[in-house]
Amino acid sequence: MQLARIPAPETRISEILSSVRQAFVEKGFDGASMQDLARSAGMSVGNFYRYFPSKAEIVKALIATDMAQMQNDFATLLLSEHPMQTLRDTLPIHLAKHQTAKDGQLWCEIAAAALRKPEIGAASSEMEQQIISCLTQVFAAETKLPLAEAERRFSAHAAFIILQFKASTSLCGTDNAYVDRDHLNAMIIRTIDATLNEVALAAPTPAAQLLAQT
Amino acid sequence: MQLARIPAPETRISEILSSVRQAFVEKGFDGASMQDLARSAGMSVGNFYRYFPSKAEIVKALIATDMAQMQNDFATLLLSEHPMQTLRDTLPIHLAKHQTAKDGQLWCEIAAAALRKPEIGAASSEMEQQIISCLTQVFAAETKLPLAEAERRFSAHAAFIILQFKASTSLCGTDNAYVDRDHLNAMIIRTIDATLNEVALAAPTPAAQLLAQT
DNA sequence: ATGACGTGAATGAACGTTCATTCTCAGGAG
DNA sequence: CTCCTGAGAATGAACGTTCATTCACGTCAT
Repeated sequence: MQLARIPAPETRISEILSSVRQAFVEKGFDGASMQDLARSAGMSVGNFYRYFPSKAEIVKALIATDMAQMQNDFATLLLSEHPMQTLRDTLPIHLAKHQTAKDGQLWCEIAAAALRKPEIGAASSEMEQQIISCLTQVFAAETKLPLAEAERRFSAHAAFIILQFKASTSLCGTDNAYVDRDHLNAMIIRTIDATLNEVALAAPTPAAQLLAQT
Repeated sequence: MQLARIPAPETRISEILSSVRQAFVEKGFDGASMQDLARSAGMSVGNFYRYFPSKAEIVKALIATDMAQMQNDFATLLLSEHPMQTLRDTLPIHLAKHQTAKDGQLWCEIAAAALRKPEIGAASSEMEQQIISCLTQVFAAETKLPLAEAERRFSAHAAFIILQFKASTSLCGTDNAYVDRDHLNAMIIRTIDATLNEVALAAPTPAAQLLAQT
């Protein structure tokens, strides 16, 4: 393995993916042609096939990248000292990132594709499942409940929070003056906060919970 | 205008639109070919062009139909005796309709297209604006506030409710066992209800509001 | 005969993909 | 230093297919 001269192919591929993103944003997964993608990446059509075996694989790779990024963002929570507080604090930041025209548009596209292509749908629900898992771990740590119990009681809360995240993408392109985007964002954050409060308040009754079980 | 024999062209067109819907759901706006659409409508490709001048026009007509239907659903509220209560009662029904694979998929597709094609984006935000208008009228009636005042204070609430509606579409295709769809639906409805409560409770202080203004 | 309804093959453009070819450049031979 | 070599990077024309759209041609009630 002699390297040094040429950038690692892995790096190259992620370079290409980020170049190509804009083309997909502008024309959609189906609407963007290989020539569009090649032009975006600043290379010839033929050379593209040295890095990706087909157009579908480019789409899959791009989606996988974005999903991994999002999973990573949530997984980072678990490493912080006070995960629940960090979650509350960083929420607006993550939400804002999710709402840039670039990201929001692409997540809408992914959502639509997930309902149509089974493989993308599977990847998507796997990602959701992993984020739910991260969040329930945070909830378990916060409430001091055993993980299984937290999972049973709070996985719906986690899913609901993800839902609010998804909803926020629809705000990305709207520049209409009718709705105040900041105000709506505040309402989303308030809703998520209320959901987190519900989790936090559910903690003090583990004994009652055990009784109710029998 | 001699009719009677042949079904009114308007009727015919809406027949075609509903036949064609499935094809768009399965392959997306860009993915579905004219041949797919013709087969779905049970007619030849050429004949299609007697009813729609281009593929883009079919898409626009279909979207317009769906948007009109949704606007109509909300506008009906205003005709009922107790609009606010009717809104609360019929919410789960509308939400469920919005979540059938057929409708939900298409709304996702529309959301993505709205961010890409300016004309669809414009139609979409016009629809939202009209629904917001309907809802604020309901809120004005409920709170007995003047319309302008209700608009100023509650249009964000209305927009937030629409946002929750949109969010619910992402539940349409997920058949995974990880998240309990009914539970999530209940949380959405609860969130909307809380928003409506906030509106209802905001009523009794019109004088204080006026004071705060000065 | 007329004119609306309906067909499906024809058309040229554009698509995803392939491939013969050219370019680039490190490094060994003279 | 100069030239040669070979392998990977990159090219863009060409391929077969599919696309949206058009067109020449039937069918039937009036």
